[in-house]
Amino acid sequence: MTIADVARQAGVSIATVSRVLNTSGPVIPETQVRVRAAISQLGYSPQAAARNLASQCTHAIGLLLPVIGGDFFSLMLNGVEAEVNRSGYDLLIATFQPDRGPRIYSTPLGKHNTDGVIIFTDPLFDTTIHHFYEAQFPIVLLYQSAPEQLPIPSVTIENKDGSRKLIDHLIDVHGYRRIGFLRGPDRNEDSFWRERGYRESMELHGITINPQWIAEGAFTEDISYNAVMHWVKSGNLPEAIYAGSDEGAMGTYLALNQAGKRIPEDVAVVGFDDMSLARYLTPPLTTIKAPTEKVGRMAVRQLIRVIRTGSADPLSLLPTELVIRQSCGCK
Amino acid sequence: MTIADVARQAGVSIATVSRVLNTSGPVIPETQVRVRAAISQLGYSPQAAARNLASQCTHAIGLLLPVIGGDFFSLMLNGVEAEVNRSGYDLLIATFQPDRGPRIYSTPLGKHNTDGVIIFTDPLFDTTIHHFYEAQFPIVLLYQSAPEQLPIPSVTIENKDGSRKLIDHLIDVHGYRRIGFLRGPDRNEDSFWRERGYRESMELHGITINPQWIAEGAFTEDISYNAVMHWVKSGNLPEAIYAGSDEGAMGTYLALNQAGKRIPEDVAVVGFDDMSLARYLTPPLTTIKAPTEKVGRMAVRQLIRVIRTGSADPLSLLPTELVIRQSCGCK
DNA sequence: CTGAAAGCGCTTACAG
DNA sequence: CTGAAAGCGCTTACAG
Repeated sequence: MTIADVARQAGVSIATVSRVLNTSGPVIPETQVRVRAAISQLGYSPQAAARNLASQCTHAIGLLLPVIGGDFFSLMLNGVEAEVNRSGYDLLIATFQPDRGPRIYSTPLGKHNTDGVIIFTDPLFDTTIHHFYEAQFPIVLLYQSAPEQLPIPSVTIENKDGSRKLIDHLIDVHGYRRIGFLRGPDRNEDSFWRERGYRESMELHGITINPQWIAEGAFTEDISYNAVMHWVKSGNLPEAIYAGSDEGAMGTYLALNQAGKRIPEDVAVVGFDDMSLARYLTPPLTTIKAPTEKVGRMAVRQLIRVIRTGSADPLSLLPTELVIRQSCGCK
Repeated sequence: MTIADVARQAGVSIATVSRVLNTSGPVIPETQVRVRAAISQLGYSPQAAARNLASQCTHAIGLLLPVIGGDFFSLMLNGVEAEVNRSGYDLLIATFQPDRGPRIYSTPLGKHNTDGVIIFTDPLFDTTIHHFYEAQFPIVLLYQSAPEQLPIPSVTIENKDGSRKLIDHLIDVHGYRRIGFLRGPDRNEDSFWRERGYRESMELHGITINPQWIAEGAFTEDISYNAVMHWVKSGNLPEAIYAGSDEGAMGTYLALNQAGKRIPEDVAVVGFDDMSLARYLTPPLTTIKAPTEKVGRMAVRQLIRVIRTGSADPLSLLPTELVIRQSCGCK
């Protein structure tokens, strides 16, 4: 079942079939109708491999991921998939496996099977990014900026602005001043900007930040738990804790509960992400809603622009939103 | 940069390069070394489209999904990706869009771009399954059995056995007898077998099930909430509620909290899935841990068997595990 | 508006 | 063990 069968059935050449398939050339309506009829009669569907080989592009977009889970991930994938599909591309997915030995394909995703890839991995993997960039292979970065100022489009969220809203709320509405912050992993850009937002808000309110108020939470439950426990034991628990992420907030809840501290009466807690879990915590978590699905969609749009035109917006910064629940002291 | 460049560099024919690339024919070690050297010097990576066209297979596996989120989804995808990658295939992902108009490709995933697909959608989409089956296109079903006894491999979990463990525990350890069950969506096979397990356990313990104890929860928070609220208002709240799923348990918690009922003192609650959220609920949820990632891996293994040999295990039933926390009354 | 033909970059019998 | 050549199923100038 090939294009030749369709051509025969319709009584035209394969070139004409190809033209109606791709609307890539003039075909009089009458002929078009015959061709379409033949296609649906035969249930014909063009072979991707042959199209790709002949047209010299794969009609596919890659998504390079770390092994992760949760809503965050699903939302982003949903966004990517929807947009890729809408654009008529295929979506290829691979996780980054830095420890695999030498293979025929340097990466599971590359020029050989995709027209471009969206990269969402730790900044440690700069070599991959370089490799792609040097090969002039279209890429878009997620939640991180390009290494060494390379002109690679990047899509992320307004971390700093989100932090500002959070801390402004804690100070303006609730009057807290001793506010702790749990940092994310080293070199993580989300963490960098969230800390910036925290510092800016504090400074603008004339609060001098005590270095003791900043601790390492790594955006994980375990490490955040330890950090808060350390505050508890050393006796300088802040009035409010900005846990850096919702995961961090979970660890914070655990530690405070264990220390017999009530949230928000003894210590207020706020997070970042708005995982679906946030509203089920006791008390429900005040946090920042990140537009994760939109990030996915935007990344695809930017990548397709790069594929088609050679460039796109250097930085897409998607807005975040304050979600007030009860852990900050409201209600 | 093609196989011809490599051949020139190594001073051999392209056939020989192809042979070392695919280990598809005898090549003396000496020649192999020269070819490998040429490949890595040039940084050559074969073009998928050309390979696929020439070899008449795509080296890709498809995963057809509904638009969903959460850990469940991520875990399964992680499993699928790991196994696909390990097997040297590419992974193509698409979500099912039943309402799209007529297009050139009847499905985003099919013979044209994959060697086979894993289908994870509502049973409503039997037509797609039929379509693939009739085209002799390799498929494996996830969490559902084949329509009309078609010999299509299916991978799912031990729902019935999981339910049995849960209800046995409620009865044997805690002595509950009036146990409610929140059904999942109609035609959902997980729900079907979970209900079977519930009924079996009850019967084996000599408990006659009051029809009032069974309500529709749809595995969702909202509907489960309503169902439990209805029990509360009508005054026949069971002693324990098996919410059918963890999502259902969340709705159940909400309803009970709102009705001023304590968990587990007034009403015990158990779920199914062991979402990451389960341990953070107050009280932590007793539930069944489903081997979601393994389901993903197994599906890939079965699909590859079908692709290679034409058949695989008709049914893979992966074991589930009881996770005891406090919502059942333990501790 | 339509067709004949070259070419995309591989794989794979077939010879030797 | 190796090579020359046909062929995979499309797209795309080029003619007409």
